[in-house]
Amino acid sequence: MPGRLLPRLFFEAPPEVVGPRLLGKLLVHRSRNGLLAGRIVEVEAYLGPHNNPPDPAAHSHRGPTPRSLVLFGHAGHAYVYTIYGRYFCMNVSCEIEGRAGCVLLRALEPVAGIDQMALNRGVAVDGLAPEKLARQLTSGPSRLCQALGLTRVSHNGLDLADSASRLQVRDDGCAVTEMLITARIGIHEAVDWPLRFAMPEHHCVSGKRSLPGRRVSLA
DNA sequence: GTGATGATCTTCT
DNA sequence: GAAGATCATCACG
Repeated sequence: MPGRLLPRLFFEAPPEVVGPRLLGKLLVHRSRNGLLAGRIVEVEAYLGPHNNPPDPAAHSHRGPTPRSLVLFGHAGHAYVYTIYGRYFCMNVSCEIEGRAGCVLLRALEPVAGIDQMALNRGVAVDGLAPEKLARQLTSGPSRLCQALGLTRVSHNGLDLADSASRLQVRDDGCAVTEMLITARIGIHEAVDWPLRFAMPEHHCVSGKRSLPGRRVSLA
């Protein structure tokens, strides 16, 4: 297994703090078809209802429901839900127990198990330049779930900070020195809140290249 | 390259 | 009953 497991404490902070921290870390899935891993290059923060003002775009914003219950539990758990009836999105829960908040994983750079990811995505490897292939595989919240084989039934609620877990977030020492902050993508409320964090110019980052944002160095 | 469209079904009101 | 943290595809320039 690459890198070291991140402790629970890493996740017990507000999403706008955990989001930038997650850039450069590895999402690792020990799947039936082998080890699948990707480096996190783009995330979005969704704030809990305790926040002032509350985040109207967050699934937790009207309090716990059967779907969003995971978000109110311990930090460092996977929140995987179905979107538009046909895709999945994966989040990492944040904040201490009783408080909601999460970080949506929007894009990865494939690191291990690329051939299996291509199979999972139904993408032909032949004739594609490496960067093009990587983008096809894991550039987008539902694409990365498909590539890593993540589903709501199998993965929602898994503890990412448990050494026995099939799904973990790990740190292999990759240092991110700069990030791009922009508004979040695909939402219709709080459309201009600066809660999307990405590695600048990374080829796997999803969405338009031309979103207005600001570059910030991480010291 | 950009922009529009439809697929499809879970979740909450 | 309506909306949705998306994606692939197609038209157009």
